Amino acid sequence: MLQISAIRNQKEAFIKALAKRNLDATEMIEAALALDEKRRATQTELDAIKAESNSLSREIGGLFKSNQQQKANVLKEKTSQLKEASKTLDQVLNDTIEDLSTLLYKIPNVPNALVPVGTSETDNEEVYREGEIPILGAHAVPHWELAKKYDIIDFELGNKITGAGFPVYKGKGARLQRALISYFLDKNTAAGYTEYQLPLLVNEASGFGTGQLPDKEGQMYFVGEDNLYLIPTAEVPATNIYRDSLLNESDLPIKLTGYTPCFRREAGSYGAHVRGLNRLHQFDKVEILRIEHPDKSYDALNEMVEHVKGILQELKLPYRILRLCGGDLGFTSALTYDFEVYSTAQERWLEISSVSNFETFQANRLKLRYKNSEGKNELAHTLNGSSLALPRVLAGILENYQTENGIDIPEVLIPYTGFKSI
RNA sequence: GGAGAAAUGGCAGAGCGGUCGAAUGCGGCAGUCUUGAAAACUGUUGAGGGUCACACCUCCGGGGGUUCGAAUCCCUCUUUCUCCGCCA
Repeated sequence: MLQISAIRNQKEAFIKALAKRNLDATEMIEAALALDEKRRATQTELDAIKAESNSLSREIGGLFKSNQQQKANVLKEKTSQLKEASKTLDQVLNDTIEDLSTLLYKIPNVPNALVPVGTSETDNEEVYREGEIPILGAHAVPHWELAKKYDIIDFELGNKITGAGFPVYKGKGARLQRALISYFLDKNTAAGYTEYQLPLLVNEASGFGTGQLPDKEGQMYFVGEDNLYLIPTAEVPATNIYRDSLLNESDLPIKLTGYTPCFRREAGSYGAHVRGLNRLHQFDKVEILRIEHPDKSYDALNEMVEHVKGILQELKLPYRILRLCGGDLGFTSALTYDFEVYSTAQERWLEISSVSNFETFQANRLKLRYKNSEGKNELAHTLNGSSLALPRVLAGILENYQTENGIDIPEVLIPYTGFKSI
């Protein structure tokens, strides 16, 4: 969520920047500022009443000690009146704070200057492309057919056990998946990211901290019995490690990585483009996350992009990088780069990573701060990205590496799989 | 799952219902001393709101209550510890 103090200082700049999201925020911003004004006025008034009441209480204490009950009783009545007044004001204050928060939750992050103008994914700006798109023979088929042909992923079995979107990986398919996870984690730890194993269920406060709640709860599976949510991404438990914390400047940057399964309800998205591994309810992902000094977060973002590039180069997959336009940019992000791998048999690009800088947007909600060199507390910047999402990388490998007689394994993975082909 | 105990500042640990945002120790920071360091001594050291700056307000696990006044009393939730049971 945006900081009201920042909005106060540069209202026009916020409205102008948000316009890039094709959003006229004027009304919301004005309403927020009005509520902020009201909040502070109410707070001041309430403080004054409390101050008076406090000092009277102290006086009463003194009077009791010196056995002046009568005088004390007179003052008691006065404080009772003050109490009534403060109760009303307290209610007003709480309502105002709540209204303000509700409103602020609805305002998306301010896009970075680099974010291109646009309304949909077709307006995203391709900033980089690398890798040869292989020319496949007539034998080439999409990955779901390969999965069946070589008996490495069983979609029907998943239907039986759970339902659509929960595939079963077997034999070399399972091993290849595990190889990818290990390979990604090794690359990440080699780049200085500390490996974490995180809870797959989170409480309400965590869901709230990273912004899945209150608005997007429909995306998550919910365990009502214990009031817990299955994580839609490792970002949720990983970022919440640092909820409500005050770091030293020297602690920064914090770099961590974690592998987790991810669970997404994906309600309402069915059709041909969700076939096979393209869109699942449960999938594996390795995530990288950074907490940075505000001055360094964009360097960090570029570093993360370079890191993911390095992995795709090693896997020798054709990919491109998009800078998301205002219309496609996620609610909490200031700047996002999407990585897409080319699925040769499907003849389309598949998103396999999304690397974003959230600046202070998440940190503000999380109360994630650090003490700067002047001893003042400031919000840190948070960033995260996938490195990488497994199913679509797997789809890319299966399709791009298929031959007439089987599927080759990318060279860097062979030490992890223990076999050279499927 | 059952029974009991506890939750206080970076950590440890006091705290009678009334100048308690909180003793004391350790740690951190600054200074004195020292060629330098250590030791010793002195000072300083939580967060949020608010203000030009003060004042002032809030916070002793979370929420609610009693009271003129709550870290202190009551209710409730959460977490931790001990014992019993169950269990990969």
